[in-house]
Amino acid sequence: MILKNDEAEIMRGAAFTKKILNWNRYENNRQMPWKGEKDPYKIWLSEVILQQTRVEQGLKYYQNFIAAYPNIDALAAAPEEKIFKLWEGLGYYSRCRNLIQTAKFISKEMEGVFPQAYETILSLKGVGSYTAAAIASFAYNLPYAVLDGNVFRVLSRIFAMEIAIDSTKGRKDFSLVAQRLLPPKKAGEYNQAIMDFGAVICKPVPLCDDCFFNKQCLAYLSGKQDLLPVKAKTIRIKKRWLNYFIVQCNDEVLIQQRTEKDIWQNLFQFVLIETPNGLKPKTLLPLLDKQLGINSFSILNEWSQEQKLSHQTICFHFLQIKIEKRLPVQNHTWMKFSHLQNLAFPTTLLQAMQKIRVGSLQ
DNA sequence: AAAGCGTGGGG
DNA sequence: TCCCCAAGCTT
Repeated sequence: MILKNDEAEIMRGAAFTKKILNWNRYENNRQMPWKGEKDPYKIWLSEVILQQTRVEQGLKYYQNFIAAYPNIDALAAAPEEKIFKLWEGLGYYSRCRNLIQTAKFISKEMEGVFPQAYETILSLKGVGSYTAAAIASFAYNLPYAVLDGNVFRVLSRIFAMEIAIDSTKGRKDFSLVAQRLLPPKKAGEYNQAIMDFGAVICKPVPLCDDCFFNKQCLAYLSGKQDLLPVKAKTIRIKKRWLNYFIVQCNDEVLIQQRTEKDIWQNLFQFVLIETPNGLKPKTLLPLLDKQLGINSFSILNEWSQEQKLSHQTICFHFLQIKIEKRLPVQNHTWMKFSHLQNLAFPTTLLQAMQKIRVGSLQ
């Protein structure tokens, strides 16, 4: 094992590093707008957007953000509502909250100058070990190895590392190996290369026939490439039942902002009654009266749909209702439909809006 | 330290 | 359809 400083493993590591740099220089065709970028602000932004997110999905968001906020002071000065609107649909909204917090911190406390030391970068909200290493190596060529899903996959195969990547020991081992392989003077170049290699060749379903390292890859040599990397945990998918009442009166609708530490924190929504299981509409309507005092209305539209998330399946029930009197409702605000486009909503609620708009035109 | 956090694409 | 996964981080 490379962890024991075994001679063969050290040689294998050195050969890999050399070959991957060569592959990157002459054969890697992967292009992304932030590649070769030296502005730490843009690198930071791209890295945060790409956390647990596919390049194809994040690309448009990156372009929109750069166009709207070309530097960190611009981002820090922007109304939070607008920033969330730009983030809408990208998911993991804590990233957006942390983005805002960090932008303001750097703009106000550090005179708009992005920190240049790894430890300081790491201390920023929303920046963990991966993102700190990426920024440090790409912007300043500091010798910190990135460890992301690509690198876990590549290293687990090259060295047939069977320890679970989602265990504490596993992360530690992989981190050590990754750092050992990094050529200190070519940190940025190498980090980019190994991630591209993982994205282009050593993919979840790997293209071993096309791989420059298949004669030395321990997983391939033993036919275990499809079994690596190993994960220990299996996630349990829970169910939730969200009953949304789209309560409208003339050209206005009742909305509220989600403030709890829960999914979609900071985003907006319609009147919500969450139930511990799926309820029939007949049992739902009394709740609407009891909890919010809404009891006189006509039903315009009603439907159900599901949204599958990583950790839960959400069963939505929508009820679009119209009331004649614009009564105040606790913790909710009446808002014109035309203003909703300025607020960030969860994707499924956007779909619901689209649906009732189409419906109203018929 | 395990659990929670979104969305979309691919096998 | 279902499960995995995607440039992870926070509490």
